[in-house]
Amino acid sequence: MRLSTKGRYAVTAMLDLAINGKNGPVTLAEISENQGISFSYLEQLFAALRGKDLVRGVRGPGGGYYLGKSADEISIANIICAVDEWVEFTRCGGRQNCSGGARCLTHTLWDDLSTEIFNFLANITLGDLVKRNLGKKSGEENPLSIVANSRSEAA
Amino acid sequence: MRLSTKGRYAVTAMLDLAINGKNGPVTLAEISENQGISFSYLEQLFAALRGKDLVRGVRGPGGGYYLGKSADEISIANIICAVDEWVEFTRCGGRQNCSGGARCLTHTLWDDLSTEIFNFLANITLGDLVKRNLGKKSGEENPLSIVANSRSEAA
DNA sequence: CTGAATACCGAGTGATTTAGTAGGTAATTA
DNA sequence: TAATTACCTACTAAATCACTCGGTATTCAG
Repeated sequence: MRLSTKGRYAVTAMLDLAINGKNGPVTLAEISENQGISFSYLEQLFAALRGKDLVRGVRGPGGGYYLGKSADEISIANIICAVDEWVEFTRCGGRQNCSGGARCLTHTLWDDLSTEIFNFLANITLGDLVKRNLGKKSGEENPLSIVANSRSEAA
Repeated sequence: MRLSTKGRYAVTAMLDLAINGKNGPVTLAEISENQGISFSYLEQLFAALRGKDLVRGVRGPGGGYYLGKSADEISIANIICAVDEWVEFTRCGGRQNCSGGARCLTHTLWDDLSTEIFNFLANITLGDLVKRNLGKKSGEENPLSIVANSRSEAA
C-alpha cells in the first residue's frame, strides 16, 4: 500500500465532492478554493479518477464533476489506487535465493500486512465518512476518533 | 498517515530483526543480504529507528542490532512514524475562512480517517505478525489474507 | 597490541515524485 | 457568439528516494 500526500489530496477532494455534489456538479475551481489545492493539480488527479470511473465530468457553463457512482460504492482504497499506482513489492521476484526458504518469511509477512491494510481501506467508503458525520455538531463525540491525538507519540 | 516505500523498507527490516534476532544480534550486512536493501540505506533507516529506541546497536565483531524492546511492544505505526516523519495535514491552519464553517467538514473527515488508519496500524505489533505465522507451512490458510489478490482491481 | 569487524556519522547524487505553471483544445450553455 | 467549463500536454522547482562514498568510534579475536 502506498498512502502518500497525493492520495490524501485525492481523498480530500472526493470527500468535498461527496458533500457538495448532492445538487448539481461541483467545479474544480470550487474544490480548489475549498480545499486549498491548486487547480491544475486537481485536474491531474481527476484525470486519474475519471480513468477509474470514480468521477464523471460535465463540460460547459454550469458543468463540473459528479461522483462516478454512489458514495457507498467508492472505497478509500479505490481512490488511493486510482491516483497512486499500486506497486507490487517483494514477492521475491527471483532476485535472491529465496523461494520457499526462511528468507522469504519476512516478505510473506509484509505482504500479508499490506493486504490487511488494503482490506481495511477497502471497507471504508465515502458514504461511511459522510454518514458518520451528518447531524454531528462541532465538539460532539465522534465514534471515529477513538484516540485523540497520539500520533507523534508512541502508540 | 504516510505509508511510503521507505516505511515498507523499515517494516521489512524490523520484521527480519524480530525473526532472526532471537539468539544474538543481527548485522545490517545480513539484513541487507536477506531483504535486498542497500547497506547504507539501512544505516540511515536504523539511525532513525535507534533515535526512537526501536532498535539497539552493539559495536565491534559479533555485534549488530537487537530490537529495542519486545516485539509485542513495537507497533507498525511506531516503525513508520520513526522513519517517515509525521506531517500534520489540514486542521485548517487559518488559511481559509474555514473555522466552524461547512468548508472545514472535509478536513475533519479526513482527519478522522487519518486517525483511524493510524490506530489500525498502532494495534498491529511485530510480535503479532511473527506469531501468526509461526508453525504455518507454505500454502496453508492464513487468517491475515482475507482477500487474496484484489489490489490492482477495484475493491 | 594489532587488526578486523561492526556500528555510527555526514556529505553528496541521480532518479523519481510532488505539486504546481503555462498554454492550449473541445464541448456546452447563456 | 462568448463565456464557461472540462480536458490535454508539456514543462519545472523543490522535495524525496535509494543509494554511494569516505570517514570515525568502539569492541572483539588473535
